[in-house]
Amino acid sequence: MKIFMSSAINKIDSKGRISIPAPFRSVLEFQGYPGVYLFPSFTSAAIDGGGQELIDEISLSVEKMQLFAEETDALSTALFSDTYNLSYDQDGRISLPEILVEHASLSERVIFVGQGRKFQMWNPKNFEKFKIEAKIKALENRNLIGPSVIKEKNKKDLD
Amino acid sequence: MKIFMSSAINKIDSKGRISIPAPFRSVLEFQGYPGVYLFPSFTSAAIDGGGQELIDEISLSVEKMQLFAEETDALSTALFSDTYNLSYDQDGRISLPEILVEHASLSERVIFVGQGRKFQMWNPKNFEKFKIEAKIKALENRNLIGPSVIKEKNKKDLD
DNA sequence: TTGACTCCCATAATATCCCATGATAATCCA
DNA sequence: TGGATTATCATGGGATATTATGGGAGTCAA
Repeated sequence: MKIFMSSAINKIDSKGRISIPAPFRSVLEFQGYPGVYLFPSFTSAAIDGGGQELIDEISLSVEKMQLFAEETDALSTALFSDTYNLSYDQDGRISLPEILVEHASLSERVIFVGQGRKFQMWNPKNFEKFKIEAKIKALENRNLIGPSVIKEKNKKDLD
Repeated sequence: MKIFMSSAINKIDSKGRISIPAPFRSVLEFQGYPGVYLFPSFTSAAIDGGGQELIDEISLSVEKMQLFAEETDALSTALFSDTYNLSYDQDGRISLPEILVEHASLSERVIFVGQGRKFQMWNPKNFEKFKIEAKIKALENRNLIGPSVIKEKNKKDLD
């Protein structure tokens, strides 16, 4: 299983294009096709991204729902109306839809953050704040993860 | 698996024509033919649209219900009497039946909204309200969706 | 003829393709 | 091992293709 990991900062150029980091591209292509699915994060000022597997997982949960029900329309609108399927060019670049740029308050520099099955794109400035809080939460919840994942010694690093 | 996603605003021109967004056309053509099925939404002031697969799914579910003849007639009438099969021209445009325009209160600008198996066409003014509520509902129903899309709240927050 | 519709072309804006460059990382070989 | 060569990558920019949309001309029916 290939997953998204590590971080990288790339730039949006004057035409609105940005390179997907090469290691992420290799995960995406492993999932079947040279493109990416992007949508606004439900909980953060960030863009969520993933490949075919992520979208299949989402589609599957909606397909089980009734076709003509108000809740189905609402849920599938929330999930799909701002989701973009962008295939990147041979240089690995996509051009970001304006609505996603706004949602994540992106300017020139964008940080790609691997999160396993998906990744996120942040304004680096906002991500720094988020990262500090995330580490604190991770420590508080480390018992939910495998015991050997986050060790006591890391706590010292944050002090 | 190709599905309808993203949103796009297009205009109805002076002749009553409107372009189907190119990404939607590519889904429709993938399903077999360069045309679209449109019918009034059961629950909203919007037009529901889809391709061959959507119509097949609807027909199939009617057949499976094994209703009495009168009930089948009633249901089929409700489902299909206002359904239009429109093939678009080489520029990807259709002209909308008046009854659908009225049902969705369309004027010049129309927003196409991807919803996975189908899409909807809205007056952008009306859609904004619907979308905001849809996102709220989605958060309330986050347990229905794949875990990597809408995250569980932290355990602490639930206490 | 009139109105509704279709086919075709024009155009402007945008997105994509393709090549070039510089930087960094990986490889190779004496 | 260390220095040179080669790959890979992000990014800039010109050329080309796609897209939405306006409008002219032709077709058909009433």
